[in-house]
Amino acid sequence: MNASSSDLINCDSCTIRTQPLFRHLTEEEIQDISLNKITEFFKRGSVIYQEGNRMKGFYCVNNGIVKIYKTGFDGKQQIVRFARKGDIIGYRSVISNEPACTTTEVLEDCILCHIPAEILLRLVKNNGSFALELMKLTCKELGEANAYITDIAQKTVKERLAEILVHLDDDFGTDANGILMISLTREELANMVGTATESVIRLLSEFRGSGLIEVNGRKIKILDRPGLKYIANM
Amino acid sequence: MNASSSDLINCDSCTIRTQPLFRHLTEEEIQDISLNKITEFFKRGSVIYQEGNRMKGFYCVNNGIVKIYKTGFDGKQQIVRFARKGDIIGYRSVISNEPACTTTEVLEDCILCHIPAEILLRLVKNNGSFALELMKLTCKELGEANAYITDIAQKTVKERLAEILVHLDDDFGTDANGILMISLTREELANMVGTATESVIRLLSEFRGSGLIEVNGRKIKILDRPGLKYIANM
DNA sequence: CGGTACGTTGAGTCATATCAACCATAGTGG
DNA sequence: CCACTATGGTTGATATGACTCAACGTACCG
Repeated sequence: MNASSSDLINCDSCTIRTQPLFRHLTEEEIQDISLNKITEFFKRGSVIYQEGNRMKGFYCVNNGIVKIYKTGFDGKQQIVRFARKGDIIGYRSVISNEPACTTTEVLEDCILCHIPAEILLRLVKNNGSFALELMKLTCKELGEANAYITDIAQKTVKERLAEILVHLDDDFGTDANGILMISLTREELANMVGTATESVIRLLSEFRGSGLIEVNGRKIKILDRPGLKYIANM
Repeated sequence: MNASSSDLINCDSCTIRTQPLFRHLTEEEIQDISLNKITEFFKRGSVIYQEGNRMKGFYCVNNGIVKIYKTGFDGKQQIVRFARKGDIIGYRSVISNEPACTTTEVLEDCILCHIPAEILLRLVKNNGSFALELMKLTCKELGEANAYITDIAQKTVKERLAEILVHLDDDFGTDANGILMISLTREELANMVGTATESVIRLLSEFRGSGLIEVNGRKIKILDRPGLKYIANM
């Protein structure tokens, strides 16, 4: 299902290297990663790791989109975030040395680089700037998680769905036709909002009726972003 | 309302120093904190910092209990966690250099030590072990937040209330009479569960009727912990 | 003594989940 | 090529969990 090769992608010339997290790495540290990483291909639907797995490293997303979710009591997925080019996943479990508490599944065919746990721990310990950037990342995620808790606890399903459409617009943008550049099933939308699939369908068609969006299968076009923000109380 | 004094509490002899986060600090680093920290007293109801505040440092809880919440659209509080002896608060905003995204309010009279932002950033940069421990802490919080999201999104109010009673038991324990050692109003319980005050009242009395708990004002005694865990699907 | 904050209970309403039926599409195998 | 199956999407009917509103009780406090 996936082939691995160290030299398919070279960290030295990888654009992700210029992002805040990796910007402060020394030439030596980049080489260390480049030599020890494993690059893998994953197709849509592949599970990269699951709740309960012991992680031997973390992944850097070179391409594609993955969804990260927790499985609830009755097996229902709760999507907590997505990761795309430049994001890293699975680092939480490496740092806290606990089993993974989320499952990661490919939404759009991916190229991932697997980097051994020891390297991450070494970087945190030896490169203060890297440690600080990684902490910033975690703190940002934590802030978003807290905001999400408040939203789910206090907003209605309609408000939350409107908000999530706006967030998807922020995070993934639109193509030349104004179509959101992430393709989700109704069920996946429901698993983000924390509601039933049928409710999402009904609300999407309500939004369509109000001229807020245009829907064509999984293609969603946002017509009235301010209107959505208004509904979402943003 | 609060007096400050650097020498009321000396970090050198503070028991919190033995906890994972501060254990790896050098003598010199401890002195640095001890000389630059400010110890303050806060009474129940005091607000320590609010959403939107720029933080000039973080706090170490020496004594007492504080609640940390976000304010929703309609002003309703969503409690995201508590902090008590040995916990640190406000560090998230210092690290990410963003305004605070939560408000912190005293539940039980507190002694807090305020430590300047520069010291925290210096420690993260220069002491790898400290950076790692702080990251572990953040990752743990993040894991809990994700679990909370899933719970709120998927469980009923009854299940969530039962779960929160179990968590309060875990985190704060009980006194000699089996009473939970944290005193919360019905409204505060509702603000944790994400529901209306009336719903909490009705469910508490239902739990009492089923012999799961004993209630006397704000004093809650857990009689059947397994029963609560069963209800909570834990 | 009145005021304020908290707690309790009942009744009515509404948002949302659940259940069920049905359609569209695409891939599969005989 | 045609049933066959699986998956996802849609719609309607129904049930119900939980919120809201309102009234009232209780306790504490200056």
